[in-house]
Amino acid sequence: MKFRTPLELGLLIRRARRARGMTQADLAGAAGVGRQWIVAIEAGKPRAELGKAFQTLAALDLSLSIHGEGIPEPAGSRIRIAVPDIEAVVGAHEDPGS
Amino acid sequence: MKFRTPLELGLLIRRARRARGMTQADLAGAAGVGRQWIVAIEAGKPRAELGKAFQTLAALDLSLSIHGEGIPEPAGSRIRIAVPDIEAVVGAHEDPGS
DNA sequence: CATGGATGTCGTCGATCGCATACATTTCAT
DNA sequence: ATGAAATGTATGCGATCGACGACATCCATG
Repeated sequence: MKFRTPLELGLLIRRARRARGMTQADLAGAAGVGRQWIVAIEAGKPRAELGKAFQTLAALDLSLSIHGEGIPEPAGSRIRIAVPDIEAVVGAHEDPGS
Repeated sequence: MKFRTPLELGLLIRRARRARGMTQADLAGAAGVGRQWIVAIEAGKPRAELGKAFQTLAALDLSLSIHGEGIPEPAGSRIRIAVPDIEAVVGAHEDPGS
């Protein structure tokens, strides 16, 4: 899932936290930050500390990747092959009867 | 390319910047931060501002993605298929003559 | 309605930020 | 070797951070 802003990061952290059934206090403890910091990051605070963000992602077992010009791809890398969205394909061929 | 720490992020930013032939001052200007901040982030400063990091990645046209439990994959997503590392395969069959 | 949990907000405090500027050092082409 | 550009470092400044504790909501449940 791509993202470009602190707010998007915050929303993703929140989704991952809830998917694990953790409260903000749980995550704060696991990441070694204050609960208030979790509130802030989930709200998209742009001036939050980078390091704590990494700690939080690690506590959620989330992994980050970056790509673009000048960023090395690992040797023996992978090709990405598009997979059709079955729902969309079926939908496009369904009877128009609503 | 995966990364998990501020230092790794810094090194990746530096590689991308150099790949574009930009100086620290160039990047600082493009990202709207002080040159000093670029020096710090490239050195892996953990307490740098999250927002400026995003600005910097945007200025370098780098994109971030996150992956893990609870993170939605886009519909019609892609399978990643391993591609053999040709060099390694050839190397494994070469004459032992060093 | 009463209770408890989860979440958001406020104020205080010491610590750190990031910018500007100036200077030191390294790198690189000539 | 020499000079200029690029990069790293030091200082001073106002501004902001994040932890902590205390409240205020909101919501589900009995």
